Amino acid sequence: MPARIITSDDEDDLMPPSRPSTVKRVKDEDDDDAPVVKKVKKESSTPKASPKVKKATTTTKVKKESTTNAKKAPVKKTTTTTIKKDPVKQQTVKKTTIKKETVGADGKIKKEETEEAEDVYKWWENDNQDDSIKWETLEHKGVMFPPEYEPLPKSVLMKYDGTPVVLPHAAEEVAGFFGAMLETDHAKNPTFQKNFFNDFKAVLKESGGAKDKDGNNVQIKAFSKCDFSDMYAHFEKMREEKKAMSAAEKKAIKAERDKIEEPFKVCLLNGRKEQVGNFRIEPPGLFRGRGAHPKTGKLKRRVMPEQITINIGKGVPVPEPPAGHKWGEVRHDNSVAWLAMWHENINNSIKYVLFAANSSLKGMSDYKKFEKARELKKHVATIRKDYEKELKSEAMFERQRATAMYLIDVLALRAGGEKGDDEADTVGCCSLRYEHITLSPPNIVEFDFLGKDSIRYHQEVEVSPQVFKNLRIFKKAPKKVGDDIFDRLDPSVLNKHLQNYMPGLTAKVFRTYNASKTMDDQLALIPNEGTVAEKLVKFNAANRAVAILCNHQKTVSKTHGESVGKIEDRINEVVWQKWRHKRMLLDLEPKLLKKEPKLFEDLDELSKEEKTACANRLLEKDSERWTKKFERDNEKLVAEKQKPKPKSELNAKLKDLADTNKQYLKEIKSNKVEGKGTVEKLRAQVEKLETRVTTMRMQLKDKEDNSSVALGTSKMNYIDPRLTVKFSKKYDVPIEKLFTKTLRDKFQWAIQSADEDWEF
DNA sequence: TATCCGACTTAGCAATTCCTAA
DNA sequence: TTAGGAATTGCTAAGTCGGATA
Repeated sequence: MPARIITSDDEDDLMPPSRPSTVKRVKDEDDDDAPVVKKVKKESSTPKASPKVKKATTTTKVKKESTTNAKKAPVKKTTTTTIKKDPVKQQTVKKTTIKKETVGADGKIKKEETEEAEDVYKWWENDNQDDSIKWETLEHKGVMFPPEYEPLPKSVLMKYDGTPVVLPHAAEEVAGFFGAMLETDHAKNPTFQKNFFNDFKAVLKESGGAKDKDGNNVQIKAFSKCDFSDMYAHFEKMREEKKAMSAAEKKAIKAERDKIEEPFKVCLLNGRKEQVGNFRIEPPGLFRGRGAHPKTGKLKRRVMPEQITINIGKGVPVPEPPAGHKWGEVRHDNSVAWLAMWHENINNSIKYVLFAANSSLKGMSDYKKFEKARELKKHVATIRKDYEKELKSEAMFERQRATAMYLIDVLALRAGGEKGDDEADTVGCCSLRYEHITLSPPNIVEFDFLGKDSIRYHQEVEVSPQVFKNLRIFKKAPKKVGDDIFDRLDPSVLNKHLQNYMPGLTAKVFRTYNASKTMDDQLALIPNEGTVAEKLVKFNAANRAVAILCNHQKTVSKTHGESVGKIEDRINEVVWQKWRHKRMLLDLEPKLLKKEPKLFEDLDELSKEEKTACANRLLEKDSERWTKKFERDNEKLVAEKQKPKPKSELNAKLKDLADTNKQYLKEIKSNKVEGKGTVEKLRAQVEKLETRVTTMRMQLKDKEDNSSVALGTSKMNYIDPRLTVKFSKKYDVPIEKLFTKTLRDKFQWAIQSADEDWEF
């Protein structure tokens, strides 16, 4: 098809392009009085159709600084270092033993001796550029298989149409997979049920079919007649039992497990010990596809050694397959970084056993990824200039390419490859369809689509007039629902174009670059002052700006609404106390109402019903507390062979509480509270209560804002870790507060190589 | 040129562990 | 001391992208 030429008719309302950095996001209809903000700030609304409640906003959750940590602070370290030569690379490695003395919370000195940093290979101090060869020598112990299926107790049976049925072990295992998930959303999803049931029936047929207690065949025909509740109850019971085990028992089990796993955890890469990531073969189960995945619920079959390809160095012992089995294949391919692989049966995709995140190979590729993003800094101005120009190109293809570039650069959209009918319908930039964008003149674009993992991307964005105009052209009839917006474009075309600017440049680099750049800009705004806790809050706010840019979300926890409700109750209780104090003030000095009307304008903040609820909650809570205390005290007295306190003592206290409650209810009804103390004291108390309400409301907002934003993904994959290390050093915030243990291991290279002067 | 496949990164949810407040 | 909620880790699904294949 020849490139479509854009006619002058299309150009009638051409306007000068605006810089991408001036693109603004606008808010959803539910809070349209909020300020319009720049690029990093965006809102996503609660989807009505989706079962998940997702929301993204921009405030910070205040994390309280731990005081016990401060007590632990004095640490005495003794470090012994032995230097030896690495046999393969002649690289100097250090074996460091760190002896630590820490003062615990109990005031006792604890001695720990950890062999941190054993055989540290500082690959980042070498210039190791070759990517095509991943290793010289590789030794490992293979993979760990999940345990064999253990049949359920004979008493635990699935019921069909009310009759308990005996299933062959293979079928019972599959039924059990479903039974264990009975109370999850998956098990309630019709597609999941249908796929599970088809595969279950197939296994049942293969393995001999279901029988009743007399050995007669039972035809399993309808899912709706299957009852897995006994199985579910059985698994619940097992879980409870496991939970109820003593700490010693749990520890013993863990120790045994660790012992079995130990050989698989590490391997020798070029003679150095490195950690293996997922050495466990995935156990069989039901495929938990995300979103509306057509295959969700299908049986993921047990992986046999015969399906597994082992990749290992030449001339080293090949790990033994389980007794009676053979490996599918043994390879010696040093151009790849996997130790084992197999094809899974759901999508026939390949699963790999790879190195752990803290390994040198993963570290190097991470390092290269961020260096590539930094390299983009040098080219981004040219690229932007070019696509701004091409937004007005006469060639349809170029215009589409430029528009897509704009969206990838400004909104941090993913490339968006084609997907098949046997996958969930999700899109990225190049695969956006007609129905995913709505245009509102003069230049507001509403994006509403499901992205990776079926996470909803819902934004109203103010784009440059030229981009708006282009999108309108790309949506022009005969285009209709279901058609691609960028019909001339796909990621490979786009990426090929990007290679012209810089080798290795692809759409995904823009996400890394813009995420790190945003973080860098946000961190630069933080003043170097305040406590560690305050600086942490600001760091997290910067992190959140990045997470929002990348649309990283998490499902709102099931208990979120409940815990918000509890906080709201507590806020109301403080507001009610504030009301009482103000009423007392008026009781002592009625003229204040006229003199300081502002002070009393919030007197009706709570309705009578709300105040009554507060008073009653207080009564309930106090009664419960006193009753519990009474019981506990008496138990103690009995244990000490003393006479317990008489019940009348408790009853007297409960009566006191009830009387106070009556008094409160009277106050609420009459709108009058008897003044006690002095006006000055009351004023001070009111002020204190005001600040408390403000703080609590702020914390609540933080909780709400954070409830659906996932900070971890950007910290782990998009923000150059050297930015975090730089922040740590410059602002004197311990790195332990910014990176978890796992991230510190993963980003060892950054921690050791960046300082406060490092620049992204 | 389109499609598929292989290799690897990115991602959210589930399970486990840790911490805090009562 | 313990329960419950937050933080962290583990698991594996779902992307990107380059190169092979049809």
